[in-house]
Amino acid sequence: MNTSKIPALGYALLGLLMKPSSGYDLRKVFSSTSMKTYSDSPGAIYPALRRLQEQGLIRGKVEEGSGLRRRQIFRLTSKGLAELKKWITSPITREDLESGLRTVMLRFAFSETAVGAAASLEILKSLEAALQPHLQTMREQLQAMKAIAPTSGRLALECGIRSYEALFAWAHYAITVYEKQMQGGPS
Amino acid sequence: MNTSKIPALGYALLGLLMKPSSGYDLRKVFSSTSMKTYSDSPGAIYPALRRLQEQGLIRGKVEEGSGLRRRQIFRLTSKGLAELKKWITSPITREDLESGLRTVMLRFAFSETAVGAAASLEILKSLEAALQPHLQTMREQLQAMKAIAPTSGRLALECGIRSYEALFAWAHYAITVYEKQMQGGPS
DNA sequence: CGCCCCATGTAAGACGTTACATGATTGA
DNA sequence: TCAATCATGTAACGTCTTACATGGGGCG
Repeated sequence: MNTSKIPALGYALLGLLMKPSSGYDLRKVFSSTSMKTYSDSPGAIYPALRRLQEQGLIRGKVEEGSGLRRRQIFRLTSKGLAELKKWITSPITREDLESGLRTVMLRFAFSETAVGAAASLEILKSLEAALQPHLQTMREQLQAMKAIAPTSGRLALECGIRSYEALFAWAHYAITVYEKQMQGGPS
Repeated sequence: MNTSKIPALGYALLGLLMKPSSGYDLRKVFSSTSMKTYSDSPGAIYPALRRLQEQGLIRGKVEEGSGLRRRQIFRLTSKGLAELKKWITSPITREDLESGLRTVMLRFAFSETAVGAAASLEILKSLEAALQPHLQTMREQLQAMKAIAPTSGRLALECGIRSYEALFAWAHYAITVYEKQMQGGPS
């Protein structure tokens, strides 16, 4: 009943809260770093934090100390960490690819810290496996489209294919990085 | 007052409606082709169509003919075509890149049919120009991150960089395609 | 006749956006 | 003291998701 469904922003917050932070800290991460795809507006973040707390995934504590501004620091509960791990380690489906890669990359970015390097490798291999048939269908679509569609439509599809090819190459590269790293010293 | 703000789905519908279609036809496009990023659920499409009609951008006509199922065919009004063109030809900003490329690619995909090959070329050049500084800041972020972040976080950022590099290469390629085409015969 | 696909729609709820509001603290 | 920033929130609004509902028409 509790963790019914968590939106992408919720998982982004859970991942970032592996390092305890205030709502304002989190907003700054979203607004200043490369995570601009997520909303940095207070109207999104604070309600999301409240929901996560109601689900028992995080816990906030108002910071004590005399001359300080009121500031609530949130941190993961054990239940929250478990949920984060579960999300990260769930296998990558073709829907994950079709609905854009934001979610997948978010999972990967958090994987090493939250679960471990083995989990990162697992995601990469799962991604590689899901990518191959997906690329195949896109190439077929391109062939089917070649006759009818205008140049711009065809090129747009080619762009998608190229970016998935780049993703594939990256996954390959990342796998070698991890395999080398774990061979040397898996810590 | 009228065309206050149109969400991405609305523009996707406008673009597809350059070819008159029913709501069901549009749903099939979203569910069957590579446009799976947009919702194919009736609860999204039909209200969106109604809104576009209320704004005077499209007009629906119930299909006549004896033995037919009730079927409403929508088509663009001149105002709708104008709005579509305006959207397509507006310059590409860095926010367009930061918030993902779905929108930009959608504009490009429709550009040739809606406005003309010159507009497609314009988008590509605008994209190329916006891409360069964006890539630069991403590379700087990677450098800044190298010391602190875990491998997976760094690799995730590298993935983003690589995909933007692929986009850049694609834009270059697409520009040559268009320049060759217009040189030969701009129709 | 019953089943599945066509084709359209609605209702409840969740979520994000935008805009506003509040107060405390720092620095000029 | 005045402005800017820190830090948190709330309210209205629009949109998407999910699920349900409705009926016609082809097909075995």
